[in-house]
Amino acid sequence: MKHTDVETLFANNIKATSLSAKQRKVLQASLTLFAQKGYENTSTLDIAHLAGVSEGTVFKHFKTKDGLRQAILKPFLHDIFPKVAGEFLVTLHQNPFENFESFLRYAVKDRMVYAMDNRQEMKIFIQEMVKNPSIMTSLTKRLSKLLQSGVDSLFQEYKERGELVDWDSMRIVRLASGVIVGYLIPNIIMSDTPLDVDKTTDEVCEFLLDGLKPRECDTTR
Amino acid sequence: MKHTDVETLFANNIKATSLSAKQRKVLQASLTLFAQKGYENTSTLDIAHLAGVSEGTVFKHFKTKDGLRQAILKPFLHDIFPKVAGEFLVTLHQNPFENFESFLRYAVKDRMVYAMDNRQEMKIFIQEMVKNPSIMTSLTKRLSKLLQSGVDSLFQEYKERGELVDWDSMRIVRLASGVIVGYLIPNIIMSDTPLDVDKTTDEVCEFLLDGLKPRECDTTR
Amino acid sequence: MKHTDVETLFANNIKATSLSAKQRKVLQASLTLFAQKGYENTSTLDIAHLAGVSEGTVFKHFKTKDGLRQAILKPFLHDIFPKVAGEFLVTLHQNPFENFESFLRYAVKDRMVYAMDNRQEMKIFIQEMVKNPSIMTSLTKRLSKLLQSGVDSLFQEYKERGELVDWDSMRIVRLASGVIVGYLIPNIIMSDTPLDVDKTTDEVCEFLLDGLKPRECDTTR
Amino acid sequence: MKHTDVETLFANNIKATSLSAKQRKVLQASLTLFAQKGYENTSTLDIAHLAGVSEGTVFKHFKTKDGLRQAILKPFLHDIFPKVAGEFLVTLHQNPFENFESFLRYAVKDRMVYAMDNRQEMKIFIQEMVKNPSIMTSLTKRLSKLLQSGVDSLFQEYKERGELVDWDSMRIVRLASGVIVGYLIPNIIMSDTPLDVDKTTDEVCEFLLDGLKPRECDTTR
DNA sequence: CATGAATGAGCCTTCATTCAT
DNA sequence: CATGAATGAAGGCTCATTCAT
Repeated sequence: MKHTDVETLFANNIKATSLSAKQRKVLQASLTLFAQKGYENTSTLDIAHLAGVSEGTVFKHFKTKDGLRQAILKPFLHDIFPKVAGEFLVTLHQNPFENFESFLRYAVKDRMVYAMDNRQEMKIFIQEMVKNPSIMTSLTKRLSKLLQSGVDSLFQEYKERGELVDWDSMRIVRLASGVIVGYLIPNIIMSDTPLDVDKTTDEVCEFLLDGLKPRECDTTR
Repeated sequence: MKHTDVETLFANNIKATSLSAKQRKVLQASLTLFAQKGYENTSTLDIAHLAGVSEGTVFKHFKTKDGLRQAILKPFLHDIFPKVAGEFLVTLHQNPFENFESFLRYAVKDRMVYAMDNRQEMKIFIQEMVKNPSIMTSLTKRLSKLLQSGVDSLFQEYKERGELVDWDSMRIVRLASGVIVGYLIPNIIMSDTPLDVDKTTDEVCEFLLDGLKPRECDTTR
Repeated sequence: MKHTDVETLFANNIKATSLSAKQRKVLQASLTLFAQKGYENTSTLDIAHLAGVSEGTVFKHFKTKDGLRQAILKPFLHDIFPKVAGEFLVTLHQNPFENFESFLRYAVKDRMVYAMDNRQEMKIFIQEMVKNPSIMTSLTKRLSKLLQSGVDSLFQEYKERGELVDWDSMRIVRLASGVIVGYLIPNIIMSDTPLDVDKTTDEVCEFLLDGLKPRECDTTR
Repeated sequence: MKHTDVETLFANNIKATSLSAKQRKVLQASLTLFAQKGYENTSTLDIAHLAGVSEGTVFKHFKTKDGLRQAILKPFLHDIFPKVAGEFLVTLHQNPFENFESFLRYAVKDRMVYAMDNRQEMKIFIQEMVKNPSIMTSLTKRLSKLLQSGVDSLFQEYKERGELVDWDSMRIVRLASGVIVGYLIPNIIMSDTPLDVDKTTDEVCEFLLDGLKPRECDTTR
């Protein structure tokens, strides 16, 4: 039931493109430094030093510094995020949740843990999105397409059972994501401070559950 | 009832430090370019060109390029944000809202408009926060302190009237902010796409109102 | 009667574009080094050292290393060569030569002296032409157009007087140039060995005079 | 009567030094690229790619990139040019020319064809000579020595028959070469434009024949 | 006080060359 | 023997910063 995390997928992706050990170290070093100091404040010499290789080696495979950035970002956008999203949907479909609450708790915690497990990569992604918003557009489109159908069928049941408000599914996803993101971003960015996942999950869910409750009860109010 | 926007405050701040016309143009150019291309991708020559001054002039007053960044960031942190927050609180206190809903609608819309009005500045701030999280810590602390008391007294009334859940005020602020931020960040970053403020306000509020409704009614459900 | 030499024109051209003293030294250093070691074997640091400036200075005005090459080549192609050609024609027109022989002697010697006076520049030009033949095409076209009319009227007299073969003027120019070039190139390239201008002029002219004699006399032979 | 061309000699020379098939491809690739882009603008990787071998292989036999250049230039200087010159002389000696004119026509055309047939190699040679004039000195000395005796005996007959001016044989060679070179260099360098060998031969010879006619007839003028 | 030429450290990148596999 | 990953020196170029005018 545990989902594959980014690092594993990353490693797979790396193996797939048959990268040498040193090149993998280069990529890892880039990941670390880009997350730590940002892309522009990381010199290729820095990367070489941290990877324990010569500067030439950095360019042997990745051609340019930007190639290095792409090598980090592209698999995220093209492989990892979609794969994780799909996996996530499958997991949700397969798990027999008693009600929307337990479903939500699981989903929220799962995504939170996932995000916190991959802070470094997330941070680079956020940095790049801030600089180059087209990445966000692209990601949003991809994920929307991917989630649309899966989420619809997933929510249908809860909506019918009267546990989930009958809004457009993507609107629900967006709102929920908003709350989670609002909670997480500070923690992702400030890579040092830890996060009490359980407590946060509680807080977020308590809030979301009511916000997403069906409006039938409105009449009683 | 209209709040002072960042630009005006910025201008005031500039006048306060008695900046010459050229220096003001330098600052303005920096603002534009930092927002557009990011701090590291903006050269001092770029700034000089856009400001219509010589390279030397850029350094005459601000000493270093970082000084320029500070000159943009510092007033935000130390003057503008607090001032705006205070002003916002005052406005909220002074306005006689019939109920929590109309209060929320006003607050949400106001902050949304404010954020969208100052996209450029916001974008720089976000960029800098992503790179240097200490800014966020600092800002969070400042705003917390500032809002704590004001928000408490503001929320007290609605809580007593049974219109607002009896959670810690800052938790409420955080959740509400999360939702707003989740909605806005994409729009801030993608400086071109416009935002339908009224529609977004409706969506956000509909959701927030239920999420923040007192839990007493739970028993009846 | 002395024609303006390349260096002077070069200096004028430099003044025209208002180059600082240091930039002029940079250009001079480039000229020397490009001629000495070739463009690709000259580093911008070499140039900076020889010019006694910092490396940054080399790029301040000329933007790129290629800009430096262009700054040397362009005036040749666009200003200096045409100007010199025109000047040369004028000189030839103004001088009252008794016969074709004295005319030829003067012209040959003049061009020889001119070429040897500007060995360095010539060498760079030759190097560049060998690498980038389009320069030659361009130069040929320019000079052809320029010389065509002038040379025609100049040769007309000698042709009528039966001192010069009645070939197409440009063919004559080409043949004469060929002989001169054949003699000179080795001397231009081997920048050390001196050239006995008078002796060479004698040799070249003796040969040319007969080669360019009218063919009427053929019958008598 | 057809002389061996450079490529054949080159191939022989290569076989002589017992080069493997791959090494031969390396040499051939170098030849092509050096001619096309010049020595300094050709990387060893370029060569490896064009030759279809690995980078290591390029260095296996030729040790350094300069070794590759030498491997191309040296045989020219030491073997090919002399051999070709000798062959040429022999050919001239063996052929029974009716008069100087038919001799000259043959010689001029032969050398022209030869040069155009080996444009690529010629181009490299010219490039290298321009950069490193010592090659020219060396070549000139070698050829002078080689041609001196052979040419003398060859010209003797025509001089005695009153068909060739009684100048120093090498002076004649030099002048004739000058004219040919003046005509050919543009065509060698601009590797695309074709050359009308017959027409050019006519033009060149018509001119040379008179230029090199004995001066006895001068008295009649 | 503004200017912009000059600086030089540092950056990204290329490339000839080596060597373990 | 061939391979190609690795090397590191060197190159072209940028840029924040200084300072004489």
